[in-house]
Amino acid sequence: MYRIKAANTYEKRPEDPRGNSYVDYRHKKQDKLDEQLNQQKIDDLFVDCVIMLNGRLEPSANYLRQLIGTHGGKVVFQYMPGVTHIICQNLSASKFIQYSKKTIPVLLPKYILSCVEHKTLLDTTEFILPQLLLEQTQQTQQTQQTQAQEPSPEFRMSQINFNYVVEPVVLDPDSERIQQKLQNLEQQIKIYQLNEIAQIDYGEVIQNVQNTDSQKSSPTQLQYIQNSPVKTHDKINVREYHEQSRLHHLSQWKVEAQQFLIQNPPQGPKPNDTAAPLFMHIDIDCFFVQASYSALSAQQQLLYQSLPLCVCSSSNTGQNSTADIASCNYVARSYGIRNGMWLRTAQEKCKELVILKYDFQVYSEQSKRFYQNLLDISSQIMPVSCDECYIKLSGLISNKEEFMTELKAKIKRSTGLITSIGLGSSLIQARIATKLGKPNGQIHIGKEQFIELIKHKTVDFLPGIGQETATVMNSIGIYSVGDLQHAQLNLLQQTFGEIKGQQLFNSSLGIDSLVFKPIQGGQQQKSKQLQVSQNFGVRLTTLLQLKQFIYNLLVELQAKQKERNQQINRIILHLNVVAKNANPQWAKNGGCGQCEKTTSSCSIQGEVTEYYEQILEPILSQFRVEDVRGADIVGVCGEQQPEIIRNKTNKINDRTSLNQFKELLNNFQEQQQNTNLITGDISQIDQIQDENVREKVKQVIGLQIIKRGNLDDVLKYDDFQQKNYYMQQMWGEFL
DNA sequence: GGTGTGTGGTAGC
DNA sequence: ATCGCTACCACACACC
Repeated sequence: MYRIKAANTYEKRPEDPRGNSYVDYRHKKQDKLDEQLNQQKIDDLFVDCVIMLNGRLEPSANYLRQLIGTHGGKVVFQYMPGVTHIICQNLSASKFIQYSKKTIPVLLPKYILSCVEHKTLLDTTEFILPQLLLEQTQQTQQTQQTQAQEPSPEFRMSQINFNYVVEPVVLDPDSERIQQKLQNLEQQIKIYQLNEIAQIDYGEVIQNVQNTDSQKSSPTQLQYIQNSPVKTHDKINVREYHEQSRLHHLSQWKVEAQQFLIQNPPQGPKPNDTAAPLFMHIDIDCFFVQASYSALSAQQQLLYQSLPLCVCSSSNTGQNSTADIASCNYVARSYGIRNGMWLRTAQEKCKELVILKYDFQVYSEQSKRFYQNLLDISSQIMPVSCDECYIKLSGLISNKEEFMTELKAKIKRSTGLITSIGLGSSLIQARIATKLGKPNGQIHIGKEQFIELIKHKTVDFLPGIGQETATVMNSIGIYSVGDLQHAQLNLLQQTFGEIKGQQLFNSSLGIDSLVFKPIQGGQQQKSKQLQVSQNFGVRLTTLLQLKQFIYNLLVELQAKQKERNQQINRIILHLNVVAKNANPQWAKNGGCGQCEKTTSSCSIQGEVTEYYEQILEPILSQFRVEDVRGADIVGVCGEQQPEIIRNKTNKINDRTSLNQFKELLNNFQEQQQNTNLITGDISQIDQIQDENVREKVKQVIGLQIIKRGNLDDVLKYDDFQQKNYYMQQMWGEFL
């Protein structure tokens, strides 16, 4: 759910009454403060110093500034020539590189305090930032620091909700190995005692892991568990788990597709940028089903030819089975079966439903073959997933129908798979064309047709609009794509944010918010983020388990980082904790159910696993073990920060689109003025004190009244009052 | 104005 | 009528 900025909780930044910019305001304020401090000066301790304060500091930068000021020093917040000391605590990776080149000492805030205490400028060597020392002393000091940290005293073992813990966990009924491991888990959980936890020597645990890790045979062979005094966590080997996770593979295949295109650069002609834009979107229909089917024997294929098929991890149809359908063919869909539906439910709808098994190997091969067929079409391909991509065709195609027919036939011959193709003058138009044509479709949509064709679809038909966005849209009176096309842009932007609002509006008009980024052959693809997570089959009840699990994930992240040859300068840790009032039924067998999510992150320099304690500490301090009620799910995300972080793009900047959009807006406003639909008494709105809220309510009501006829109808409409949090708040305020 | 950090939504089968 | 894995985007807010 989008959080709407509550007008009364947001205090605007003070503005200079003379209308100067905030920067001027700040400089003047700083000069004034310097002056004041100079008057209160105690001594000339720092008189020759220009001290730069950087980032978050403990004690706060404000305090340090006053301290330095009253001792005769000058403080700056940005680097400039003449700076004599840099004070900071935690350098981001970019700053690290920047500062490690400078000859100016980079010191901990403790330096200032100590100098004041001893009333003299001390030698700086003792206070150099550990991060920078690390560089020189080859990590020795860092290791000591890490090991010296005690587990947070807030952590206590407490009552564990065993009812929840011992709930049967079924990853894959066919896998005895998994079953065995999970049984072990249950037994282990039961024998846990408080005193055992207290005895763990974390230093030793880490040491053991590092020893095994350095053998490099397999980075995730966690032998430390066998050496550990308490055996706990061998049931969760992240890599083994990922081997049988379809979503893990799905994500990996996308990377593989990218790498395939890098290694086999498309040889097709270069699209003509001056010609009318033309993009193709191509997608394999129900990829998993078709691929699994293609791996069957000819005899079986004949047997299943026109039957409802699906791919599911399990064929267990028992009452409690919650295995879900990864993909189903169009025959099955005619029975009302959908992707993601529980197998049990699906079989109630169609008893003849044939269940095919996952075959990850085949999917991977078919994906490669699929891409192989696309290499000679154009030089610009942008993969979306293992079975789906965009291709730029501007100025390359003469007969569109013929081109699509031939391409589909070619892929069918090579892979046996049926595809759908869409052509359009933007990515989203092509994408929608594919969607409209499925299955086995080939459609070309012109700019003009687009708006008409999807007018009557619900908003979630558009890519980028999922459940949450659709709910919020409904609450402001937008249900169909047509509604969105005629919506007020400023209302959208107020609700969804400036950029997002514009993007949504653009999408409804067939204007891209997605940027076409073709793979550059031969160039190493660098992602901005690497992530490792496991949210299934995890039941943690102790601090030790939690720590070991996170360590496992970090090890896996590190392995991944090395495989991809990427640098990581920040680690983000996501922790899901079972919500206080979570319905236990919601946690599917092994799933996590309703959770509260927390995140913490830290900048890193060096090996990922060395930041084990640092990343854990802030997040652990927010939870106590009693909050961790049995099922905790953890993901670790390493991030390589992009060079340009903020870009405000995606505004309509091409003249035609801008005019088109203005015209639409005018039409709508005109229509609104000429209508007699506004019949309800809306005078109460004027009683709302806060101007922002008042204006917003007016806009929202304006739209609602158009939809519903009059104010009474608006108020009666359930969704309007219940679904959206901010609407509830606002209505509550004046009703 | 800029940076750092935490939150949340979406797609793909 | 819900969860799962990964990469990415947009945004709020704190802090300077």
